[in-house]
Amino acid sequence: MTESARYPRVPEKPVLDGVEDKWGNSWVKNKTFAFDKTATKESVYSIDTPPPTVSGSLHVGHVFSYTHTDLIARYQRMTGKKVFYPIGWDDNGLPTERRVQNYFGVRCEPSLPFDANFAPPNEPGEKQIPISRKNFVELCEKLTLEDEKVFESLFQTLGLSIDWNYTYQTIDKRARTVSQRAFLRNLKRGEAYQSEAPTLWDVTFKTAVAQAELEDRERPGAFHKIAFQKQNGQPVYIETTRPELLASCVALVANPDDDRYKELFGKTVVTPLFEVEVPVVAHHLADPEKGSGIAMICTFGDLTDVIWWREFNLPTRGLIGWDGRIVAENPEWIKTEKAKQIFEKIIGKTSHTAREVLVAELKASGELIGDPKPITHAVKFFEKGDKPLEIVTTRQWYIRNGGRDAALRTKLLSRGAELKWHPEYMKVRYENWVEGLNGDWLISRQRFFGVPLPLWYKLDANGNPDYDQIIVPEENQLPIDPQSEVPQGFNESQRNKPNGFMGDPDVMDTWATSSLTPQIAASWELDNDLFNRVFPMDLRPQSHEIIRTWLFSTVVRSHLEENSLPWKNTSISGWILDPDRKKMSKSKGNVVTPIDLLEEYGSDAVRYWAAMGRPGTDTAFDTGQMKIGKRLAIKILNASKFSLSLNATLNKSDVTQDVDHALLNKLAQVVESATNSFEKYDYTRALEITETFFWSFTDDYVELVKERTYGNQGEDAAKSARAALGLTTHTLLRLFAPFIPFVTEEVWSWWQEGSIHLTTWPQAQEVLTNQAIGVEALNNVTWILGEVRKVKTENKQSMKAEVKSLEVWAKTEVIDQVKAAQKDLLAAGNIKELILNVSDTEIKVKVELA
RNA sequence: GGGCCUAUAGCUCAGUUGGCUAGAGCGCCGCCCUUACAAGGCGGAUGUCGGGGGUUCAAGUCCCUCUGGGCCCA
Repeated sequence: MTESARYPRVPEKPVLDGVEDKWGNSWVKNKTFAFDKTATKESVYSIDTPPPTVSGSLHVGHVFSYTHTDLIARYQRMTGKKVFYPIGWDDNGLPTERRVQNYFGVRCEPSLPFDANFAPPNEPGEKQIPISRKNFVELCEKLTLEDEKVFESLFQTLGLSIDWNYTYQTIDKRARTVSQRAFLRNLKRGEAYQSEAPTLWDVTFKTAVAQAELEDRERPGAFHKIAFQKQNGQPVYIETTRPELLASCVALVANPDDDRYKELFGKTVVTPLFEVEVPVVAHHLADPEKGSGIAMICTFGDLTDVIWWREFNLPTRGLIGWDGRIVAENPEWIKTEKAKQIFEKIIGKTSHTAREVLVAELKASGELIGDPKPITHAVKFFEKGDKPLEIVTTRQWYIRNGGRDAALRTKLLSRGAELKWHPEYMKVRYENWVEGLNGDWLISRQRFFGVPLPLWYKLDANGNPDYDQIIVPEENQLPIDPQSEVPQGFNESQRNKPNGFMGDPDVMDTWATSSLTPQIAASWELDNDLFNRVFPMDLRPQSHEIIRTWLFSTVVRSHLEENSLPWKNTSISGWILDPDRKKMSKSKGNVVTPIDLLEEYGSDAVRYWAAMGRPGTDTAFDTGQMKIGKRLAIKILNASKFSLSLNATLNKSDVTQDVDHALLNKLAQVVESATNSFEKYDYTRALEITETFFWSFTDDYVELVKERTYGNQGEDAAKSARAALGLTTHTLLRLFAPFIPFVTEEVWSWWQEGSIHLTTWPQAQEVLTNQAIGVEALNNVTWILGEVRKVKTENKQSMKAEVKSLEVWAKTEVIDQVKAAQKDLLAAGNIKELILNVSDTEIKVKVELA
């Protein structure tokens, strides 16, 4: 009698080692997760996977959140959906530029011509080599390709069931085509426009910055009390943190209710040093509590200045240039000789130096009152920048996003309500952001490595651009680079020549491309058949801090282009926190290398830890959870091996014993709950339910029926147990498959054909038996067995120790349950005599050891 | 300053529309080499549910308030 003959593939001693390589390679080779391009729209589940920034390093947060998406993908695939699960690499934008500069020791100099023979030095030199934009972009592409290989390898080891036939880069030809086409459509419909306006400006990167890229940082400053002169010759004191902007002062402002300044409203005062006459205006945004209650309006010191400038229609007295220095020409509004001489002293200076000069001048003239008062205040920075932003008037491109249009804003808010959020409360962040928008979306950036704005401008007879004379390409020419390509009807010799043309030198904001990831992944206007099958997508997974940027901008683009949401659901991952509850990040030096974790604990174990992080919930980095995951994976191997070696079957009709019915009926409930949880994107609950059942199955049920399975109660009773073991194993493996894909696949291969990940998700009906025997029938018996174990433990006996007699008191129905499982109980506990008493009380037992 | 989340065992966290004696895992303590598994098994102890007030027959759960932690936006 060779028990395991029936399943010859069950190994003698199953191990975890090597399952990642074995099955990871098998899935790639067999194209297990390839999308079925003939699938109907209704049968597709499509995922707008976040493209990771490849210029950054891999960290454990990637492992965490990408696993969450994979859990959903694997579940949906098993329910019969054709899963469209592509991935992109975000290699577009500033982080890549910086990395390329440092890695190769080069810098982009757009005025240089392309050098086809350029090769970067092996080691970056001390001085950065200036190269053309095209050469620079080529280096960006070269380096990011290498980074992407590392990511791909990690994601495969982790077991992400991505379809590797559908990858993209946010800088590749398809992404450039899609984002240029979308921009041209926005332009045609009037949703994209250019405007000469005050713009937040980073002087280091020399680029405009959008509202979404801002952050406030606390910085020391100082209030300088400065005397202006009233018409009657008396002084009026203002307090400012930016005295260097004095030459750009266009007005003073105070609160309309401020009695101290009421008499000044409508009159003018004269600025110190520069002797410019400016009006005094009243506005509710002027805070009577701040400084002296009256402030100077400059063009531009901060965003409030911009509001006042606009509302009062004040003149523009630009002072700060694109490089952050005071403009080189003596401005026309400065009239007197003395004032001009002072201005000479600050020309070409940085804000910082100009401030020192002017403070000294004011002190000398007696117009600075007292010492500056140090304060700490919030200053606006570009999130990637190191110097405070200036506000500079420039011509930029914008896309309407509801920031200046109440009707559009309302529509975008209802898009947010239409989207299913997991968890629900994350929607509030979207709503707060949309409600708080104060301008349209600035998309032009004065950078090099990005998608160019697909535009040229006509030049007038003097060679100056006429920005109203836009030349656009045909959509079928896309993608284009206006710096190297020529618009129709012109030739290259007319570039930058009078009456000729110029290419727009700017690139688009990286979000202007990322906001189109559903369209890029689905090959919008490039493969309409694919697009129509997968768009709108089913799921956008992402983290919460980019709801205002990525999620919102994607909704905007889809709303404008498709008049629909880009996806039906969004699931928001939390962050990984280190044990001190701080967000893990590279700058804090607390990052753990994921590949080491995968090797130490195994991919299934790391996935288990990740799966314990619910949507929206920040999760502590905890190797303890990975150890538990590893133990679970080993247990699945062993328990499955055990069941299969006992000739487990799938013959539900063999089930005759009450405890076997009870087990299967309990399992049916587990299937039901796990399925409901997955449908609500609560994969953690699905795992918990499954895991809890699994441990009670191995610890209690299997121990209880072991002897019967060996045949000590005859063939029919053994068959019943073998069917229960087989059906349970068959179901549990599939419930675990999304979480523990490698080990479940390994076990599946011992006795089933094909991949477990392509088989069907279990249904309660498969295991529900026709005997309505409740869970208690099993629970009461295993509880009694537990009491027996306790007595043995307390008496320091082995679990095999003989029990002379077991006496039970319980209500009739419980006694009947025990009677039905009597032989199992006696065998499992090595009990010689069982005495059953009917009583009205709760179950009570008395154990007497031999 | 506004908004959101959060506070439950030493640790990490469950606890659904209020409903029996508040749970799990880890850790801790003790025991057991038991032929699926010693990378294992069995059992045990562990709580002012952040503080205060209120609604209710009943509050970890709902309301108010205070405090701590985190995030987003001004």
